[in-house]
Amino acid sequence: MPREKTKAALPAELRSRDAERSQQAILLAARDEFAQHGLGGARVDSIAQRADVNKRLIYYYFKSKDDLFLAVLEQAYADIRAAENKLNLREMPPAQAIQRLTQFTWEYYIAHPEFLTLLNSENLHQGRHLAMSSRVRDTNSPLIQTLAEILERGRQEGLFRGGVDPIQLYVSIAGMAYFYLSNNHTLSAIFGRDLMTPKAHHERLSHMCDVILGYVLRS
Amino acid sequence: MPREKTKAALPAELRSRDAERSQQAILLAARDEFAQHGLGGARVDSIAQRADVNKRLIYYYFKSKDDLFLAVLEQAYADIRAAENKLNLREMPPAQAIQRLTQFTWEYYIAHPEFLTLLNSENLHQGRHLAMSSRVRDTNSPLIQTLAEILERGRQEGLFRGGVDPIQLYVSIAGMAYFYLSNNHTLSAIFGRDLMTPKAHHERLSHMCDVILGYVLRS
Amino acid sequence: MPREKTKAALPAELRSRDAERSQQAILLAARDEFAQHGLGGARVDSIAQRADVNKRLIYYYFKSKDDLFLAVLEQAYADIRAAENKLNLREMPPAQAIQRLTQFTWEYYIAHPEFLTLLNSENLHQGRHLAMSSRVRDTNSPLIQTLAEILERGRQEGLFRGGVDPIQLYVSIAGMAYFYLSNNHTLSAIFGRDLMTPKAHHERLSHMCDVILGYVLRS
Amino acid sequence: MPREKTKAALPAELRSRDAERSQQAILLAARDEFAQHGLGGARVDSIAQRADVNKRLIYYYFKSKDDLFLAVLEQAYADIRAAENKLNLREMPPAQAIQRLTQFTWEYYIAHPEFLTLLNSENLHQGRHLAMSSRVRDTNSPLIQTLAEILERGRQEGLFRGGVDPIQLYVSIAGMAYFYLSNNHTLSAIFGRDLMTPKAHHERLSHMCDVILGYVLRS
DNA sequence: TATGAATGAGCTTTCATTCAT
DNA sequence: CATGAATGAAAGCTCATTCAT
Repeated sequence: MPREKTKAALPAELRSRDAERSQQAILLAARDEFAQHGLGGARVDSIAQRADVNKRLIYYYFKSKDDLFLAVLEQAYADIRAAENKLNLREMPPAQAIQRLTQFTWEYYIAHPEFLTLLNSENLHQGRHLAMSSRVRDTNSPLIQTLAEILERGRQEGLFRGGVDPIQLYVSIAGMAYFYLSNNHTLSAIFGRDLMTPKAHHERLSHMCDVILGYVLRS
Repeated sequence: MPREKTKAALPAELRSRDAERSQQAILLAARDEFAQHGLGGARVDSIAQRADVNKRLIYYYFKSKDDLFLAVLEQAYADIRAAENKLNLREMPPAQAIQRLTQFTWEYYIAHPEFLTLLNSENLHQGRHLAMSSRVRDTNSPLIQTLAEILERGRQEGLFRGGVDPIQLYVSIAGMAYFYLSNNHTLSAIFGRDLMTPKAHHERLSHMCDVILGYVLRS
Repeated sequence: MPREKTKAALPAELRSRDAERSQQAILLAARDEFAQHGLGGARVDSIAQRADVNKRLIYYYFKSKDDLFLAVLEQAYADIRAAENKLNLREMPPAQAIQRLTQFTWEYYIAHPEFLTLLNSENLHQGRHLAMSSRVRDTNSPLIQTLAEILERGRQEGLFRGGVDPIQLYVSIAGMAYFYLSNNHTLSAIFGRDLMTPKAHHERLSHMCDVILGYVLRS
Repeated sequence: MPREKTKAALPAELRSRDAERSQQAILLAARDEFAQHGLGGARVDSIAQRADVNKRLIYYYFKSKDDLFLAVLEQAYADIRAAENKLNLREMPPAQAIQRLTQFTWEYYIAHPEFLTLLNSENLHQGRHLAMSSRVRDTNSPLIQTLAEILERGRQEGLFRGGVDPIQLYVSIAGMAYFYLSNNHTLSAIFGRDLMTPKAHHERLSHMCDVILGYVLRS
């Protein structure tokens, strides 16, 4: 009896999950394809092959390549925000919280290079897709809110300097990590130094912490 | 004799000036097209139209779209290096030199958004083009060399902390500026704040100087 | 017992009424879709949406898009023939009957623009569908028969000229109305005159009556 | 020496005519394809094959399928207007001119069935293409102008009735011919009579002349 | 009777690139 | 130095239709 028939024998509630499974498969395949080739360079055929679904199904669930890209982008943001939420920064002493956020950002970017490439693509397209997404806008305030609280707490405890804009700080942390990793190819070419060895990674994180803490800590 | 032939009859030095002019026009048009749409999204037809030359001519001077992209990229790097050289950082007091470099980087990125997009594209393509260019690799050591000297001078004067890696520092300065500007579309969407007003620009530069100087200066 | 199953438990005559309702809904939706976009341009998806039924149901009741088109066409012919039958032309004086038929044809075409478009489509496809329908062929002789009788009656009364072919006459009446209305878009574009105002409509009908009666009436 | 090279040996002014030749070939092929299958049913591949050119070339010269359709339509109108102009109706006695126009219209439609199908398609699409063409609008007034003069001349000579709108008359002539020919498939199916025999054609023209002249001639 | 999931074939269109002079 | 004509390959997307329950 052929293995493929098993699916047909599953009870309805399992069968009906096929739809979701297909959608998930498409989403994951698309994420990888977009990450590797950017929005323009990605091929819908390729995504279909990766996801092992009929190409037509992609258009059945997602209306177009652009809509699919947006879905991937939204998922990527949802993922990183979820990971950030698990950090429980509020429950840490201020300095440790800042360091933890820095380290987390660095390590998340390393573990999820596709996130960087997706951002890269989206910015090449001037944030066209994200601008149409309400889902993303909503999930981001919490982090900035948390960061603001930490900064305020640190200030009250006499540890941190005052007047630090949490958005500026977050952008600086992200920027130092993002630029190093996202532009590692051009930087490597220019400086003739391999930036992606474990040692180099460790040095970068160390430098970032020095810079960020050197800034927020009262001197 | 038909009027159109006149041009061919011009002395060689004038004709070759035409040639150079065409090449320059193509290069500029390509820069703008690549900056607006990225490598993948750029259209050779569009470049020809912008440069007001026949499409075939592009292939005559530059071998392919990729080669053209590399030429544009090399030019962009040459431009920024030339501008950096004009700063005469060596002749400034250390702290001022660091601040000047930070300010310059910020302002150059703002004045040359195409540089960011070009870098963006090149990194999306994993530095494929730059890897083939010897021209770029050579022009960058001087800046890092200068930065190293400044840091050393500052340390000797007792102003700066020791052990600062000039490459790390440069990457941090560039990263803080690059991320803010290159990702301004996504950041704006996420934070619901217009990052491109003059006031916002001024605040960002101010923040960057605080962070960078807060780091290098001995506390 | 789940609530959704209730429908299945209904007595047969109620269930089948649902079935008929679905079929009718499909037929009406298809008529509108075909009228608006022609056979080739009509979308089965669109029909399903208009009819608010599952697309699969369309294939359940009608075998294919073409079969559905034929069903719509047959219905359209049945409708106009039924309306013609209600005219009771036989009971009118000959000249009045001819005028009434002219007026009716004109007004029916105006009230049922979809009929024109359906004919249009069918003829673009060389009458392929109608050729397979016995139902249509049968319902048309009566009108021509009636028209023949009227013409003969008029001739006997000394009012009408002799030798008028009822089919030729009917085709002329229909043609004068059909061309004006069906081609109104191109005619409007060409003549730069809006042919669809009430005034224009009235003038056209008046012209048609003049032509037709001017022809049949003995001079 | 291979035959294909001959083309390359032609002088430039002949070579350069290739472009026009290709465009003409595409136009003719498109006319036939559109006539046979309508706008929606026509296949660009098929047109390329008929014209014996690369499909890409179609998009090189005409921007899109729709633009190509418009070009075909404009050509078709230009052709019939040119033929009408050759009739020299102005130089005939009024009654003969009307009869000649009727006969010409009938015979032109028979000789150019593609004209009818093109009109048919365009009207199915609500005159969308023609509405964008200034070229067509301009070429049509002359005919109506001529017709108006003929009617006026006939009236002054005491032959024709007064108050005849030339546009109405033209639409009636065209309509009687168009409907019979364009809808011959459905009419044949309905009446069970072959309308396309030479005898039937002759009878139809005879009937049309009777109707039209019966209308314009003073009784 | 009714339906959500899935598909193969084929469509129009795009694009970097070459031909031929 | 310069160009108009031409193309092969492949892209995104559409559509009528069937599968499996």
